[in-house]
Amino acid sequence: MERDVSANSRLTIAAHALTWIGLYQRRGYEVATSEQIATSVNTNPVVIRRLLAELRKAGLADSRRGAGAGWMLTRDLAAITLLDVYRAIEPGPLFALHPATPDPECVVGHGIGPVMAAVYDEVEAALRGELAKTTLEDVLRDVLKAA
Amino acid sequence: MERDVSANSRLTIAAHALTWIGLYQRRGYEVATSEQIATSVNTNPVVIRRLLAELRKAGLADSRRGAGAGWMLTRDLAAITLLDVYRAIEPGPLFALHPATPDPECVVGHGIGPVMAAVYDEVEAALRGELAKTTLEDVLRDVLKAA
DNA sequence: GCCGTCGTAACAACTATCGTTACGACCAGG
DNA sequence: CCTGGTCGTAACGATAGTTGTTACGACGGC
Repeated sequence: MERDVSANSRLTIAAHALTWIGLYQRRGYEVATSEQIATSVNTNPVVIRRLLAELRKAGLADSRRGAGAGWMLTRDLAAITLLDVYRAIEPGPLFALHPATPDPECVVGHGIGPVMAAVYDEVEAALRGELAKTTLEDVLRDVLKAA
Repeated sequence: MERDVSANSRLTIAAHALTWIGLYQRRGYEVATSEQIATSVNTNPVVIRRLLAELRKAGLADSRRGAGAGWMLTRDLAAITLLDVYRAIEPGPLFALHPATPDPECVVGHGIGPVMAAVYDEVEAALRGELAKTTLEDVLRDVLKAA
């Protein structure tokens, strides 16, 4: 499967960006620029802007334009869980069913779809439950503890 | 994110193939051909052979060559969990860390990697725990119940 | 008006998945 | 021994997601 070398660092980067903004604001600054965040993440500012645009749609962040522009959080780090971030970047299903509908004449082909879908639903629920346990405040605390 | 439209149906297809073989053997046949399985799954036999080759490496299935060739299970459906299948197809990590190492001068950039990795470890453990709850016998039972 | 920043489109590079064709390797049965 | 069916596997193409990059218009304090 090799789920990816070219893979899913979106949740990591989104959490990194929000945590960075949170710490920056806690130090008294009003807004953080995509350039500053990109420097910490070590990527291109456009990547940050794209990702933060999705987080803004989900209500986790907001941006200001014009001079003195930049990004800010809409609520405290303690009020944002990794599940919120996960939902904001709208990942597709973890597992997919068949690309082509299996043979309906076959007992297995006919019935296995819903059975696997039910399992996948529970797996996703477990995954979301785990992500909900951690807030960005927890992340920041652990990050500062490690330093 | 759209984890995939072109995505991960490998677990679905692997479970389908093994369940099909299991049912076929239960009906008295010794081996199933990749062509038969492919018909039920509605795909190309090569796709099935490729996937079953990985399951064979993991010890879940075996093949016989020559005339009267085909595939068989190495143990009962009840002794194979979806976690076994998941491990057999060797999915890469669910979430990746940063593609490029973040700025080590930055507190967040320096410390967030291990923190996220710890979270991801727990998430994967939860996912595996859920997959371990279901055996292919369970899958077959539910499939037959639905019919 | 200027200038810095966002907003977004467009493109390339890379990778994984899925389907397909092709062909050699293998082996039971005649 | 040879034949026919099946596996084993390489090779391609199509499709699509992610990441990085350039480019340029839109916005709005100053």
